[in-house]
Amino acid sequence: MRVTIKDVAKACGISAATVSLVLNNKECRVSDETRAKIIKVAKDMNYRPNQLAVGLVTKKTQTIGLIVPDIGNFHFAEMSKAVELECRNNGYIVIVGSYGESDEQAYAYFKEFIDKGVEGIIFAKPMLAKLSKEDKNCFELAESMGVPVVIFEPVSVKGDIGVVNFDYVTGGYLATKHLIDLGHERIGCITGPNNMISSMSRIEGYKKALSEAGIPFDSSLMYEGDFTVRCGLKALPYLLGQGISALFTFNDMTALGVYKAARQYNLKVPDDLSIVGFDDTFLNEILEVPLTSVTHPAEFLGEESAKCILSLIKREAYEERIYTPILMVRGSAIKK
Amino acid sequence: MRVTIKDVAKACGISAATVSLVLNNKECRVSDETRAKIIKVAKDMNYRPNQLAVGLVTKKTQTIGLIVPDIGNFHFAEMSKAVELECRNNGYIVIVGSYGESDEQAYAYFKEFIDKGVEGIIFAKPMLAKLSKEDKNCFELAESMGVPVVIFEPVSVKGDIGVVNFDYVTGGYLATKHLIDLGHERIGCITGPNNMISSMSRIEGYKKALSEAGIPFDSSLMYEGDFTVRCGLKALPYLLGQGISALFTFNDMTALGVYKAARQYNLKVPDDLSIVGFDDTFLNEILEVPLTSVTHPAEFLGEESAKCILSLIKREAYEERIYTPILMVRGSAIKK
DNA sequence: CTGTTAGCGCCTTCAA
DNA sequence: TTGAAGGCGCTAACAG
Repeated sequence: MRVTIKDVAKACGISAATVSLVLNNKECRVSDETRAKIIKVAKDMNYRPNQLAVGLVTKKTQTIGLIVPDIGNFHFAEMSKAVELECRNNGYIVIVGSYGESDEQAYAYFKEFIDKGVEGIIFAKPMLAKLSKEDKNCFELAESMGVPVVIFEPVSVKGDIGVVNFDYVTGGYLATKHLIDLGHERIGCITGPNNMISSMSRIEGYKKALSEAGIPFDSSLMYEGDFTVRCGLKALPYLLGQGISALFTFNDMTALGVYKAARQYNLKVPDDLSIVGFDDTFLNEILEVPLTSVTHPAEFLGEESAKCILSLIKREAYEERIYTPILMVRGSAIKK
Repeated sequence: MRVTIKDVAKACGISAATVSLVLNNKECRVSDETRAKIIKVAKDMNYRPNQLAVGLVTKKTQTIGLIVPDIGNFHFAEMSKAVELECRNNGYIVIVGSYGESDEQAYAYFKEFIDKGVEGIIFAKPMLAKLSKEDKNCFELAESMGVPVVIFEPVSVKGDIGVVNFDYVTGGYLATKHLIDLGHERIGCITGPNNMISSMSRIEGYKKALSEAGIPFDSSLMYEGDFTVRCGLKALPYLLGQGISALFTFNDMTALGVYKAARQYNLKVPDDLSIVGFDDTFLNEILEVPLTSVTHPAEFLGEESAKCILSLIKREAYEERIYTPILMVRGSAIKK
């Protein structure tokens, strides 16, 4: 069914070894004549090497694994697009796995992908302050198999690890400072899960901005969310009860929930409530009042992580760049 | 670095063949004693078969390929999520490729994926009335390699092809009829590319509804779009010039563009303009006026296509189900 | 009951 | 300038 190297060799009347040499551009001692012939015949016969066989012997599969919480989520979809593009441009393809809520599933993908011979793994998991057992298993496995891994937060694990860093602290700071500059003092927060590093860092930035302005931190203004629309809906009544005039939501989806809840309470954004979001997704364009938001570019992060993993694979130096977000000012936050 | 079957065999003091038999549950004649020992040792040594080697000999890679126009696009992201889930539940993993605008890139992925040993390919390409040369190449290659393919429109090609069908005609019909029932007569359309089967089918449904109501078809009410926000923005002024009172956009993104344009013209949806969309995406929840839209469930289509390809791989019967859309009535279209 | 032998398709010495 | 031989890690016949 499939044309093999032997078929080509036979058709040329020479050995498979020579065909292999030529087709892999080993600039060896092969006469131009046979070389040309081999190339022509291979093309005519439509020969392409079986990558399973190639991988088995070379240990190179030109494949990288991408493990994300949810490929259906807009942020990770965008990221995966960028990863794929960058990989393709370097001759790699990508296998994807969504682990959902389950750390075990993530570990299962690690095993499966490594067994399939991926040369590296991009692990787009929002890390918790304390790594779960399964997380550790992932890193240990990768290390023991010599497979490099790229992650997005600087957690201390052994192995061949690359980090594509994002400055969440500055992100939180910028959002908060903007609201403070507009005259707001009671600024509510709808955070992510409290043990998630990226959420903790945003809070750190929030606190920094407050303290710079001499505003005391008030923990009753913090509502622990989970980055969903729903938590925005649920958080608003509580925070209104705390007398806030402005709100910093830790992502745009949550801001969306707040918009919807505000409509229910007959509140106007931004007149009655100023809002700053985080992620700067395309949602901004859609909302009736465009959302002021902190950039968190999935595309950039995807491309960068791909570059990082490719460098690790090639054992090239990769200069760790940490992305510093900026604030996109739109109409959802105004002077108090 | 990696534990091989030989290592396990050696540790057990037996041959690799026996280890293979036991671990693959070939219910052969192996004493319970050695069987138990093998299983234990394999586990202790943390042995997992190299899937490249397995694939090379069995021709089974437990991998399927998914080729989409753009994995960053919400519809395909959702679809791919469903594909992945269904595949995972059946022991398969998925490789993804986004071909963008380029048919050649799609073909390149076909080659690469097949060389990597995928057992089947889901080709989520909106087909044109006339297949491009590259499209044909894709199908021919797959056929010649004995790889089944699943597509989403019934185009006539040879090979092991499965079709997950969607009734776009009914979709177009439902949208149009709804508007007619509300008393509208001059109903504009922002279509997809004119040579795209799924767009042509929607138009067919549109015409059918018109003719049932005795309203003559007026081609000046048709604006050829491309499923983007932008084309919605551009189309509105033209269609307003044609005196429409209602609008059927061939997807929700385009409807979004119309919303934005309407704001610019100080028109109110639905008071000044009724709109029906297509896809029924989560955008509906976000818009200030929830969009009436025809369902086109990415998740369902993804799951179904995965089931279809898995059946083809196993050479099982797959009953071709054609999905009939329904209309989700919300607030964007009202009585004239 | 178990081990030996032979590949899968390819690459890589080493010898000619 | 080329071919033969060996092996990647595994499975599947066929022998014992």
